Amino acid sequence: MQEDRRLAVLRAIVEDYVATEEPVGSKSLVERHGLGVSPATVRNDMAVLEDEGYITQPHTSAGRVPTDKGYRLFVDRLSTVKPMTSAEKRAISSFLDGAVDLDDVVTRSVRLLSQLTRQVAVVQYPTLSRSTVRHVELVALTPNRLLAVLILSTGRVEQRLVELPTELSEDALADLRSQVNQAATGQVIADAVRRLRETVPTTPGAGPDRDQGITRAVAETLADAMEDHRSDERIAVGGAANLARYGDSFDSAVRPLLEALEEHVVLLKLLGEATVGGTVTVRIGAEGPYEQLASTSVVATGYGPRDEALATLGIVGPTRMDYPGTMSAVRAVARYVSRILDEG
Amino acid sequence: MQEDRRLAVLRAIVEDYVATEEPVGSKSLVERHGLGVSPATVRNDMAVLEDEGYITQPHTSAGRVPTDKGYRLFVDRLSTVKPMTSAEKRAISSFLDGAVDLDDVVTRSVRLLSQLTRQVAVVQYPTLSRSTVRHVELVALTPNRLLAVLILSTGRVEQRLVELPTELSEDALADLRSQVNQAATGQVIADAVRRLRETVPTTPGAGPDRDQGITRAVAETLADAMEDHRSDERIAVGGAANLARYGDSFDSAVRPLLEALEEHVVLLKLLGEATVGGTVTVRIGAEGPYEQLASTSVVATGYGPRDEALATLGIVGPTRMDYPGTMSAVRAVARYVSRILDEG
DNA sequence: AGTTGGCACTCAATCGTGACGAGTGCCAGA
DNA sequence: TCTGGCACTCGTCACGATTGAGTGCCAACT
Repeated sequence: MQEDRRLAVLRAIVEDYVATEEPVGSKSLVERHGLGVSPATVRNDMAVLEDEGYITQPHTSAGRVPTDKGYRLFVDRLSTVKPMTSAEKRAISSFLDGAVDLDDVVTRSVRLLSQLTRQVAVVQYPTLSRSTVRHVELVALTPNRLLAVLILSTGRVEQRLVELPTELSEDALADLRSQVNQAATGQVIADAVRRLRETVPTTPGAGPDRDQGITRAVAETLADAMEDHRSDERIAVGGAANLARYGDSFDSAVRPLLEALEEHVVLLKLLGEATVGGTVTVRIGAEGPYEQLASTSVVATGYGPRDEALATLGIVGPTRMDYPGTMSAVRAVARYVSRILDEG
Repeated sequence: MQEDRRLAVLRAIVEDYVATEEPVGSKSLVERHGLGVSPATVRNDMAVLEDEGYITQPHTSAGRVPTDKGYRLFVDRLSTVKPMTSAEKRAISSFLDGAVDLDDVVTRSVRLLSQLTRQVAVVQYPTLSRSTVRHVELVALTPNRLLAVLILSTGRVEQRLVELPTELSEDALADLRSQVNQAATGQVIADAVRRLRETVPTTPGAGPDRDQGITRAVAETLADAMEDHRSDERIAVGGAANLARYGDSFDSAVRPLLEALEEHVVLLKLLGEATVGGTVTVRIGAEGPYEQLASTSVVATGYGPRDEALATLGIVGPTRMDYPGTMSAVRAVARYVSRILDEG
């Protein structure tokens, strides 16, 4: 089938272009890859591929370059998974195994991922939304200032100061502590928030009015902390030095990207929805939501314990990138991080 | 005095070069600045300045460019402080006033500083070393797992997990808690560490041996957390997008800088020792410790409550930068941040 | 129908050339 | 000590010729 050959040609073009960064012509193609046909034939195939929008030429009398659509086809149907070598696997696990806490896991992942892919790596901290409350601790700093510490199943710790309208006794604090923990501990965030808010009015005459005011203040603060979207936006970025390899197209590509890397909201949108179970999402060039990032691609996947996608990690790089290698690196890191979270 | 004029010429050269990014010639100099002499005279002065190593020409028949030594002289003796406008002051305080906690203060400072200076901003988190312990809280997660939460005067919170050799009762926990707080609360870190370590052996038969083991474990963990140098290295970086303005000399300058920005140890060394009391440190080009950053300068100063320099903040940029403006921006931000820490 | 070799054509990149001009250094004179 | 003048340097720009990789198309071949 000539259809098969055309696809083989497309694959060859993508691979060559990614490797050399230069438009690839018919002649060098047949030389490098062992397609058993003449350059002329390849040229015909190229013409068809160009008609169909998979490749394009920067200018007449130049070689061909894959379009976004071409990369898309390549990723979806032509690329073969490039499994990690066992050396790489060992490197990954030894790199991540030393992590002591959640922060450390995330920091190491970002570094590892950027080194493996030689791209800019982005790792989102595990979302609150699906995690559960492990414990709530209330600490009296002064008689009318309280520190509320929220410990989640992911190992994340959030703390908030609560200014109390009136002073609070040790006993009342102990009461409050157990009350709040009874409502929240073990619950999924969403439920904990609901139960905390319900707790307040139903507290049956547990004390004078002022105590109810305190309970309300504490419950509100905790619920706030849980819902706080700022927390969802926490993100670690690494490997920005890899941007220096962008060679050509600098201002057009790197500047917006550098800006995006500091806007965590933008980054989150870029990473997109977390996918589970080894599925890696690839967003190529203009498929993404930002015009200025039309020449960058995102390779991402979800991760989390027990195949719950708590958060997303991935890389951002030029559309011209080694998709198979990148995808397998992203998948591998996500898998190992998930495993670690499982154990922790 | 012709000496005075020569310095005026140097100042003019620096100012023009910073503004235009282009080597400045004798003619355009006399036009732009009102030195009342002819180009020829300026040329003579330039020749002297060049002999003395303050300026240099990229090639024959090009204008002059300041050398590191020239910038140094400019910064030390020629630049006049450029006071912040009251609008800028208002902007700074309104930008920082909304901060809710230490993290927020640092994050905002970094952003503010990078916007004010249009350079890459770096803010070190307040060091533990001079801050005091506000409170220690111990939370039993399970009967033999303890979460130790350390609250410092700067508002910083550190937490550690302690695995206990044996189970611990509620009462024993309360004992331990008050014991630890008695030793540490209100103390400067260094003292707290010492007193914690002393506490252990002198506890007089307070319980069976195993309780002593627990006390020791907890005290050690806390002392570790306090001493942990990882904490000293926390740093926030912002405004990396400003690197895109580097125009020329890209690979030579930006790449190493991007790398440095991810190596927080390197960054800390770059920022250098914290200076107090409105003194801003300027390190120009090759004066710094890293060869690869020979064309970048650092403008930094210490900050902290009550003129204690708890940490350093500053900016990193090309040697060709607006030193007066940058220095006053750095100083102003440091001052405001210090004030906020004072209040908090 | 599909493949191949041949051939004319296109066009970016490279190189050399010459004019231009900003800027310098130096010197003689004020 | 300053200034005007002048010759000189050298990077930059514009122009043109050359090169060569690569294409598209057509006629011939299988």
